[in-house]
Amino acid sequence: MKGAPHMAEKLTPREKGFSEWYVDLVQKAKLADYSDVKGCMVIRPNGYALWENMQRVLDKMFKDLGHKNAYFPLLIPESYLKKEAEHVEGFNPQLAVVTHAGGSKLEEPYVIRPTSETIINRSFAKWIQSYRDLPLLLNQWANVMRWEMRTRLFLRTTEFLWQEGHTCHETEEDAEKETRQMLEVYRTFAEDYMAMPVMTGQKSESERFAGALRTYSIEAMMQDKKALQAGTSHNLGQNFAKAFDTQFQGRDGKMHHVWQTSWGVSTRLIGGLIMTHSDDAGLIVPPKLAATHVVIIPIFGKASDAEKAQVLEKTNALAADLRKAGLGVVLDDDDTKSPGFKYNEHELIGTCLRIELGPKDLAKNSCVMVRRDVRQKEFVSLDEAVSKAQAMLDAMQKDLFTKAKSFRDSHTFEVNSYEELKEKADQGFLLAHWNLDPKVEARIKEETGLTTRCRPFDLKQEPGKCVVTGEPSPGRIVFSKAY
RNA sequence: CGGGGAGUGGCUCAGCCUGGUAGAGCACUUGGUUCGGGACCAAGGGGUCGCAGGUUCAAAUCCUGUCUCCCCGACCA
Repeated sequence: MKGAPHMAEKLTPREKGFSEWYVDLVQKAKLADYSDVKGCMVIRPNGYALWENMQRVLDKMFKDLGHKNAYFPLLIPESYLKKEAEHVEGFNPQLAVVTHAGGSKLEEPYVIRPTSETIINRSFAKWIQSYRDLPLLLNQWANVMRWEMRTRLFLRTTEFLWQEGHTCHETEEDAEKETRQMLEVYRTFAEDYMAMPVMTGQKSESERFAGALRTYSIEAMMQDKKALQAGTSHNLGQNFAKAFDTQFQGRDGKMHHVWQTSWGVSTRLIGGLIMTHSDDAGLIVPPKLAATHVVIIPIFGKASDAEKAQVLEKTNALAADLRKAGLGVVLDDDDTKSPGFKYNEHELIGTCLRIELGPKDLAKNSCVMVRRDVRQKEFVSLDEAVSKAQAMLDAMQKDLFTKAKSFRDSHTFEVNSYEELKEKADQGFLLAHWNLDPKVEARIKEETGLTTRCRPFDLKQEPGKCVVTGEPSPGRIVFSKAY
């Protein structure tokens, strides 16, 4: 007897409403939940596990390059923020401020950090004396708060988790090298671990971080063809060093301001991961970041008690073997739920690989394996189960990237007129000439909803004519609707 | 912040217009039968109707305020 599908369990299909699909998925896959605090979310164990895996990988990548972790206060004296004029101007509208503490009004309000350049520079100024102290390479895993008008789970919340790298260098060249190097780290992480292809490039003047010389970003394309800025790396020049008097005595015996960088990725990456790979059945997670790689579902059918015992014994042994091989394994032997229910459930929460094992398989010394992304059944000998599972996970990791990349590439266009730009506004990444004028950029945004994402490094910059004004353009920049 | 929609057991929603003892399906608990794509039967448990005021003999229902969420815009990682 088959019951009707439980409509309540199904996600809104992407075609019907991408935003609703996303919200449904985040909640039904138990990644996050709303809280009673405006704009803030609760990251549930399924979601936090993804973040922990991201942290683990990134942390190692940072440390391998010589960065060390540290921790600075959540609260920043308001006066610190005001030291760098552009910085405070940029962040002012988004600040939460603590005015009272310990039962009385504070002499000077504290700002809840929107980012930590200022308070970190206060320490840098104390710690750095000589060029021998450089480079100084720090990273902080922390929460930050930016008051937002409109929030979306993972993509934009008032409080979010991130890492912020902060480095000091002797020369501008060293700082630039670091800025670009960390952007490459982000690209590697996004592509090799998240299986999310990204464009790297420089942000336009209007998209530059408040207080930076230059901002670079990695930009990914979501399944609805909108861009997601997935990470940023800033060359801060000497702006903060001058504001906080962070100086060192150079090889020439004279005092110099340090050259700085900062770079960050946040829990927004989880949103990017979801919107890059997942489907109408639920979450799809690249194996390299999955907490649970395999679910084993024992099937009992009309089996006798003795057969059931045998099935259970086999599934237990298989689970142990898979774990020994380093995989995250769940043995779902709950006999109050039907196999079909479990299939759907694990597709919803994004378990990478499903293994079914029943009496019929036992008789053939085999099992059934199903990859979450392609959902096709494959019969596998139990003797080869572990190696086959690993091979399927490897293939899945590669295929997810390939699929996402071909999606992005097939929705990336060279556009040569303003008409065409308007026409293709919803179709993905549009490579167009622009004369660098922020007013023209603002007009395009106003009229089409398109923003400049970045000037891609791997796109040869050839002069042309601005699609709006016809004036000279140094090269094409990516326009897209964006999160 | 503007426009639109919505808050009623864990979830999806009905009831509200026209005030009068709070409902359904799913989920949950227990027992039994089931089991290769969301099983079935039976018996149970669970809700001060987002919150705060007000009107009234009486408020989920009417009035005022407020909070939150969703969709579409403007601001941002």
